[in-house]
Amino acid sequence: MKIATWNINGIKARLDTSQAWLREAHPDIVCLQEIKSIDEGFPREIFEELGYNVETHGQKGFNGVAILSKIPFDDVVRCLPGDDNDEQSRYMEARFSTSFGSLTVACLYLPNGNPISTEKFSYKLAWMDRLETHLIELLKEEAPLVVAGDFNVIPEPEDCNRPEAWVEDALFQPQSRERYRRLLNMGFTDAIRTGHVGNDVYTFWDYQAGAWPKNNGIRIDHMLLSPQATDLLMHSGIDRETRGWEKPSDHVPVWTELLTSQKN
DNA sequence: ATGCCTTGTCGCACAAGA
Repeated sequence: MKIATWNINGIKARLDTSQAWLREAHPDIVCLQEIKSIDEGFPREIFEELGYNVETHGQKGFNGVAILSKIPFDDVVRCLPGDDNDEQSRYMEARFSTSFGSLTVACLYLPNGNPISTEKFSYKLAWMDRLETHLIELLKEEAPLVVAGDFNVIPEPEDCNRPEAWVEDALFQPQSRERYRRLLNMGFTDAIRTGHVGNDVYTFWDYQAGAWPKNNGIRIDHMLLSPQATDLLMHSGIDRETRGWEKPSDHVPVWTELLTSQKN
């Protein structure tokens, strides 16, 4: 079973690109971030025609997440617990029945947090604290769980081309990295890092200043696997070639493949 | 480099992204 995550930076601007990628990559479950659309405006038909069930958690203009799945949804939750006043659409989770039992997939768009001198950064850190609290609960189920999305965290210096350029940035602050590292220490596996070493493993290249041709990238889109999901991990990958397509997102798809039994 | 692109917005410039 192939599970993917992709910050598409606007679903309406990515109709052709997203369909082309789905036809090529044929993932079973896809987490999308920054759909920048309300639920009613999401073009669900084009994905249904490709064989996907569609669940969205949108917002006007900014943010917004969605999950596409060839497997039927058993259940969908559209909020990250811990702050009833948070009105930003950045999190949803879904449950599926698979050949290896129940599977939970969380789709998140973690706050950017810049500039770090503002409340945007404290919101990011508080959001990460809420995420940790919630994931502690989900881990107690001791079942396959995939937490996928745009984390807006550069975990280590090797996860960016020019670390010195990011020292003042919210994505690379010690507080952000510490919170991400805490998730790993809870038992999650960074699916991409298990199969890809070195300092040329990126998922985002800025539209500005020729970041793509210069390969001035960063790795901020991650897939965290619970121990039970890690037991099923076969491959993981980054579809970086999509960054060179027509009308690209500034992020590229990241995916992982989990072992399913023969009967399916 | 408070710049550089790209997207969405009740557009005719601006906010937000990373």
